[in-house]
Amino acid sequence: MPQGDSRTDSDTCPGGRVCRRHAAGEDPAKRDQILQGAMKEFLEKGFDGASMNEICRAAGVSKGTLYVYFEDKLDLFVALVAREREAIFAGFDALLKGDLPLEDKLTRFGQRLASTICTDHVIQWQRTIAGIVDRMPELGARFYEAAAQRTHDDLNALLRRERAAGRLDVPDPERASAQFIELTVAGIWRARLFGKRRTDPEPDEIEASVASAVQVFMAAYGRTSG
Amino acid sequence: MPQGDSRTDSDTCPGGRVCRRHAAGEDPAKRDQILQGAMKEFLEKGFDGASMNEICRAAGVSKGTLYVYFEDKLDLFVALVAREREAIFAGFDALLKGDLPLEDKLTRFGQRLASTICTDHVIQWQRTIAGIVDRMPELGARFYEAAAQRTHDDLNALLRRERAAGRLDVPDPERASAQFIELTVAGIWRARLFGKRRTDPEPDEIEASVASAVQVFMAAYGRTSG
Amino acid sequence: MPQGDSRTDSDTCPGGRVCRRHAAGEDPAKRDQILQGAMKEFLEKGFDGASMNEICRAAGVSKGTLYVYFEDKLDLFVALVAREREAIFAGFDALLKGDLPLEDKLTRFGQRLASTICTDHVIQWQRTIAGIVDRMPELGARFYEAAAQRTHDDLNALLRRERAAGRLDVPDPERASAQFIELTVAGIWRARLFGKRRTDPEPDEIEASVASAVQVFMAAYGRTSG
Amino acid sequence: MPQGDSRTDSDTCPGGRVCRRHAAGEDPAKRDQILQGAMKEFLEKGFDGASMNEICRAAGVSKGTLYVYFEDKLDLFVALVAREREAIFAGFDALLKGDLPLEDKLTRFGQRLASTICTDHVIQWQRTIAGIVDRMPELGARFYEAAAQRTHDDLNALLRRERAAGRLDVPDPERASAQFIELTVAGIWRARLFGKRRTDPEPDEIEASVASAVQVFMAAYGRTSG
DNA sequence: AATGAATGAGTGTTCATTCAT
DNA sequence: CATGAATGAACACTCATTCAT
Repeated sequence: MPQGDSRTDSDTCPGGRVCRRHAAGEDPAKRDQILQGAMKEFLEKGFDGASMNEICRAAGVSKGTLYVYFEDKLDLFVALVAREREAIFAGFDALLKGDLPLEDKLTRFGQRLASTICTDHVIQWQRTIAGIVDRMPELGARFYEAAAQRTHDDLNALLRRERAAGRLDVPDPERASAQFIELTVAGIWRARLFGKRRTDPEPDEIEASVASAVQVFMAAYGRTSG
Repeated sequence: MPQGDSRTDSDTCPGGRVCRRHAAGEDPAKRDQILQGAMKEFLEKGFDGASMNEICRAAGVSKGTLYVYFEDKLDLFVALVAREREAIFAGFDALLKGDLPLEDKLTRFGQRLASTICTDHVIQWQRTIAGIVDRMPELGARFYEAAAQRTHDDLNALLRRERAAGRLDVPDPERASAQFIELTVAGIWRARLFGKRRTDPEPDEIEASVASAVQVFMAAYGRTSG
Repeated sequence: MPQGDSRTDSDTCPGGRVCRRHAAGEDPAKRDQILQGAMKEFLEKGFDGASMNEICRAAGVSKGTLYVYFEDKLDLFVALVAREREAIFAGFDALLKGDLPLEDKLTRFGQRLASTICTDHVIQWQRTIAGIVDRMPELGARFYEAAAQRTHDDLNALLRRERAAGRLDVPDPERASAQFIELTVAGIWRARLFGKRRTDPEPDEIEASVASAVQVFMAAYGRTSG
Repeated sequence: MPQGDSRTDSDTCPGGRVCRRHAAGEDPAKRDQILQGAMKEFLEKGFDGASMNEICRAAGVSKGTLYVYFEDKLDLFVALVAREREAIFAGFDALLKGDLPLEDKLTRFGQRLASTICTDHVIQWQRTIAGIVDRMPELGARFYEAAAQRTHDDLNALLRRERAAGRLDVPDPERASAQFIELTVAGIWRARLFGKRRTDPEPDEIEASVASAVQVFMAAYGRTSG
């Protein structure tokens, strides 16, 4: 079984040293500057292909400085993934709340989700993460969870509520959530991931795809069609 | 713009040299042996992480021998991807032919597809390819196409036939094909890709997932529900 | 047609990067130390025969350090040749100036020239350069020029002056300069170059050879003999 | 002191094996074919830069075959140099014989010599040999001797005869021979060797250079000028 | 705290040479 | 006798990391 580096099991430095090391009075702005430079390099070249030298250059920092803020290449990568993971999937929670009719909620949520995960930047992250999962399974899993917990799970909860309210006839909300998510990007996301399509989808296309997803979903699980 | 190495644009050696170089009387068994060793290494470590030394060791071949059969690391990788791409997606064409009722066809096809692309081996390939797409876009695109052309396209044709026969009410067969495919692995494949789930799904799970996919699909596009 | 690497066309790094890269605060002493080690290796083995590993060992520097100071093997070689070229032929300019009678000037100049270019060290350089001229024609030409411009040309000017003063009857000073130079090392230099003679010529021999050269030259071009 | 491989001390295989090995019934035509291919490669790349693979390709022979005819790279090189050495300097002996007046003899000889050793092909050989002399001193010495013995020595003998006949006033015929030879290519050969001039000299130039050489020589050593 | 010169093990690749066919 | 696949040591060069300043 492939065994990822133990450090990937945690976003913090080994032994919880985060506190000690980073409390020492380091400059969070410089830290961000380094992460920014590292992102460019990691996204373009992948974990193995990225060069610490290049990261220093891109970040405008010296080698020594970089190694003050991050233990090693892996530590830097893990920190970067943690930061981006949160940034990308921030704000999804709110989308399924409020008073709108179910179909509107689904549409709003689906559009935001689809457009987000098909963005060049996010696609690059997904490729980068996928490429390293074999050796850092935890890191990939947490990346996935960050998305799932803010989409799949929220959606799941919504569906249960709608079922309870008698507005949906959905035997397995868990599965239905997953199905809806896949439907929103059907035919787009996978082509993007594998480079078959190299540009961000136009808003029209997202809209059409999500509209169809909602239609299919409601045809399958809507109460009136039962 | 990402610029793939030109060699990734073609599975053959540059200038069609394949014939001259590989017809020379090289041992196809040894070639396979090398590819086998290379596969282990590339799948575990990715393109950049893989070491030619390690590949030689894994294949039980000397460095010099390897370089008789393959020009360089990239050539080896491209050849390997080409081989696997064909091997993985062989035989999908037949699944949508024959006299079975539509739902049975979809089920048979969906089960084969879902179980194939969620297999550990295929998942590893997808991760490896995804990880290198940024620098070898053509290679990723061709990998995607190999799958698409044997699944999506075949399915697409089937749906058109069914629509023509009045048995389906599908406004956009293209999209519907993609939707069905995503439905079959909803909630499974993506979790597998990102390492959230580390074992092959049980046949039951595949069956249930595909059954639900067929149900949703027919609910959305079946004639009786129109 | 032989095609020299473009870098050999210039002593500086490509794009005049010399300044940026080498001004960065690198240690000139270490640079010299590397050049010293490289010289030993290049002179003994030639450009192709020299090993960067061996150069590092000889210079007492690590591989990485060497590659901080020099881009690659060629860059190192070119820099070394440039340095030596200047060092070997420094100070020749002065020898033909002053108030001495022509024959004394020729003698002084001839002795210095002959003893210089028959020295083991210079002979080794000439062999090394000659051996690589086919692939780096510019480098050889510049090495030759460094010698020519400081010997041939200066001598040429002197002869013109002497002719103008009516003290020489030399129809083609250009040719006469070349002839005098060849006469000073006649029978010695070529034998040294090809290893027929393996030790530096004794001062007596140089003196005799130059004396004869002056005699022949004056017999041919001196006014009294006209 | 650099010590050349002992094999360079002799043109024959070590231990005089030449006879046994080459008597075995090998094809002299194939041997020549190999030497021809090897020449191209050695002249272009030098001894170290030359690749046995490339030589095989250029010669149209397999590796195995090559190693039947020649022990190793060095053996091949030595044999090649021996062959060329003889070929280049063949026929010089005759040039100083016959009834012509001295100056005509010198001119005829000088022209043939000058045009020969300034030829592209011979210049390439001289460079190649010079480049390897440090590690194979014997080989260089023999190359030099082949030229010297057929030029310098013959000329030397002629000068002695002429002196004896009272037609020359040459105190040191040995030196005078060397001087004449250098005079014939003054300003040309060295520039060719170091790549300062990249094309064969025109016949006019050779003629003028030799004419001047004869003039200078006769002015210095001719009886009438005594 | 910050630098960037220094390290040496590591990389992918080529080599002269051997030997089973 | 001829072949060219096979070898593995050597090649030029890069890397993540350290540490004197």
